[in-house]
Amino acid sequence: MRGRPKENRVSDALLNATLVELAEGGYAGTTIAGIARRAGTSKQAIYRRFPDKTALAAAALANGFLAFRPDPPLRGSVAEDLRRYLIGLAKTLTETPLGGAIRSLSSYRHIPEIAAVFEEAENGQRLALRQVLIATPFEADMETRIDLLLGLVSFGMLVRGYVPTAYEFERAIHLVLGLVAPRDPRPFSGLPGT
Amino acid sequence: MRGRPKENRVSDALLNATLVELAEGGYAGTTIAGIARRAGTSKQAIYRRFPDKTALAAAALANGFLAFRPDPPLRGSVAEDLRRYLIGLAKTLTETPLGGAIRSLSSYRHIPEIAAVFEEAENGQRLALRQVLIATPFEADMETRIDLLLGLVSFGMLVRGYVPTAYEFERAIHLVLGLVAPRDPRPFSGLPGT
Amino acid sequence: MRGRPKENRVSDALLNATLVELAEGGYAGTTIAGIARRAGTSKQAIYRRFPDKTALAAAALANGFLAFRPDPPLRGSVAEDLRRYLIGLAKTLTETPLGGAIRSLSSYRHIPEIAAVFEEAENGQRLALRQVLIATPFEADMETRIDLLLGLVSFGMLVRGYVPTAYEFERAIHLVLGLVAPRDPRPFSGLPGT
Amino acid sequence: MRGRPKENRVSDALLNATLVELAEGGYAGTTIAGIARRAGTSKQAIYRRFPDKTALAAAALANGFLAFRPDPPLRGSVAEDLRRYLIGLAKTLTETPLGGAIRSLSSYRHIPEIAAVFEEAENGQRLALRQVLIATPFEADMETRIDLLLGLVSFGMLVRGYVPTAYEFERAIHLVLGLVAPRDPRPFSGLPGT
DNA sequence: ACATAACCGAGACGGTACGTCAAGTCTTTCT
DNA sequence: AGAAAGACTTGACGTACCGTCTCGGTTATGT
Repeated sequence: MRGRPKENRVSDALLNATLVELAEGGYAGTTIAGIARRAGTSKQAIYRRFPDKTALAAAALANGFLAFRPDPPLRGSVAEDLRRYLIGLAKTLTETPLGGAIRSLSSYRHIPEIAAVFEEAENGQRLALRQVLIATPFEADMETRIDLLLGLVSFGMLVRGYVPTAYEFERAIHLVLGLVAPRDPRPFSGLPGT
Repeated sequence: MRGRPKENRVSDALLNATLVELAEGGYAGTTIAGIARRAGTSKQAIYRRFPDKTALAAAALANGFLAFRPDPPLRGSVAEDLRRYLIGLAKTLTETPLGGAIRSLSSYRHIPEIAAVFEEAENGQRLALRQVLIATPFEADMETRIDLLLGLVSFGMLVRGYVPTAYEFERAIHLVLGLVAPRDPRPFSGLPGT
Repeated sequence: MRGRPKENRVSDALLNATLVELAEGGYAGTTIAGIARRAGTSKQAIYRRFPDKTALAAAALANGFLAFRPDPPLRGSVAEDLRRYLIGLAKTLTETPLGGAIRSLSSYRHIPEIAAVFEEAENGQRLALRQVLIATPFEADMETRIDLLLGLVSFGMLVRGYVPTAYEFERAIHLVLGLVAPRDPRPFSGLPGT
Repeated sequence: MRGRPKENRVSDALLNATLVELAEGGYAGTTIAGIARRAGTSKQAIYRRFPDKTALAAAALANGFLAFRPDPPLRGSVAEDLRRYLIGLAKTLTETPLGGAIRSLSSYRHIPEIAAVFEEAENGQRLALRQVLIATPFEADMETRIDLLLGLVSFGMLVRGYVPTAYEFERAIHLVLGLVAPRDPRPFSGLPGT
């Protein structure tokens, strides 16, 4: 490999700067020149690494997802493991620019590179939740339960604008795990499983 | 009121064209000139009505939300009413450009005009769901239940890329209403309701 | 039935307002809406009278030229008659908006309507000067003499930015009438009159 | 000096294209996009060099004036030197787009940038003519003589629409230099120098 | 050791979209 | 019916950003 190697200092600064700019100004409000300025480098350093703005955003997002390193499940209680996982996820989303960047990029799923990053991240979270839920005696509706829990996080972050509190997570986990008494004595008729 | 009045034909065409362009090309890919062209009018007709692109997008989104007119609850069964409401919502989101436009604009909540539209729409949906759930004997955790249901819809639409099927809705309603047996014999301790 | 005094008021106000706006802001800086505002009328009142902006400007210019009503020559002295004529012309150009309007429109001779007005005005001035100069015993080079005198006025107004003073006119008339001694003992050879 | 330097090819093409467009279509008829197209470059290349349309026009005009490089006076005869100078000037005005551009810009002297260019060009011509006329035994009325000669050129170009012929220049020079017999035996009385 | 190759910051290049403004036309209401 | 107000289409203006290219200069490897 000939020539001067790329400087990691520049590459790291670029990914971080991109995530912060995305979180602060949204995708449209983020400019290549602004990223370069914040990273203390130049546009050309960006285009030497990434083919275009979307690839840079995708890389920054993927890099940001690496910041979420959930603790392994304790296997004491499914509810407790879920609680620890979801609260850790919420903490990462609120305390790092990752949450803001996700908000900024969530509507660019029509771009394949962005979509791929989101998909991989979602798969990772599904897998982690599945590994917790697998410990329950019954695994019926597992995917629906996961959808409900991840939906709660994404709904809070993307739509309501703030991530649920620990108490809300606990109530939701209770409901999703079926730890509550039936509320409606007359379910719809003819549905499977009722 | 003196002078020539604004033509409703133009105003309506603009809002529709904007929604379609947003759904098809995303916010960044939507151009003022393109909207004018699709609406069969001119840029100036737009800027006479809306101060800028974001105001136009917000107005088009608000107009799009009016397209969802849920049937009134039948009061026969909470589960059935929820099912009808959610399926109707999903139907509107998939069969009109509203769903695409929401996807395109969901990451522009940092713009106050856009955020206000989303907030109002969400409030409307919360209210409708609350009016259904109010019929349950107990109203504990009502907001959390609503969050779970709306979260499922938004998660499906914004993150997974497709709105849940009728079957998925039914499973989720079962869980949220507590129509299932407890799955975990050991809930976390000290939480209310356990 | 008597005429329509209101209409004449509007027409006159339009021509005057146009001349003033042209003098103050130049042709490009003059707007139809601005003229209408200054004239206390509306755009439509303009377009009911003139097909477009250039026609309005041409009409205003032609109307402005009517403001120059030179005194008839006294026939006492050609030099004196020239002096009176040129000073009167200069006075009109500086004391009415005509001068400014001419400056503003002089570079629009490529528009036929404007050119026609200028041509007619120039012809009028040539004719007047010719009627003064016809009184000289010799009429050689009459057109060249007229060109020199009108050229002095137009050069002062259009290029130097101010109309010549009375003293400058007198010196120029002296030269043009040949009332000075030869300055160069060696004229070019072979030219007629040397 | 950091960064990529401006390309002279682009700068030159812009000035030339501007002059030609001005000469052909007038100032109002000249568009930035049209200039860019004719120069084979882009709007942005223009705005990187000039703050606005007037600055571009002023620069193009100043550049155009550089095209007139008069031959040095031969010092044989003042009349002959004047003739050579004026005919050379007329030749430049008719054979390059400079004349047309001057016509197009002459009415924009109210814009300081344009006025400054005209003023400097006029000063240059006054200086050249002064250096020729300085050789005459008497220098009385030198500025008036210069005004008459330059006025003839500008009158022909700006007002009459064509530059005087060589013969007309010769007659005018004769008059201005006083190489003709007095035409009016009765000058106005009491004027200085009569 | 030094030539080659790829890096670095800076900034010009051609393009495209935004938001403003004016011209000229059309439609409504008021007098 | 005409005046006033203000809508309409069209198209230029000046700004900002994107992605590419060029500049002078720096830093590693390979012969």
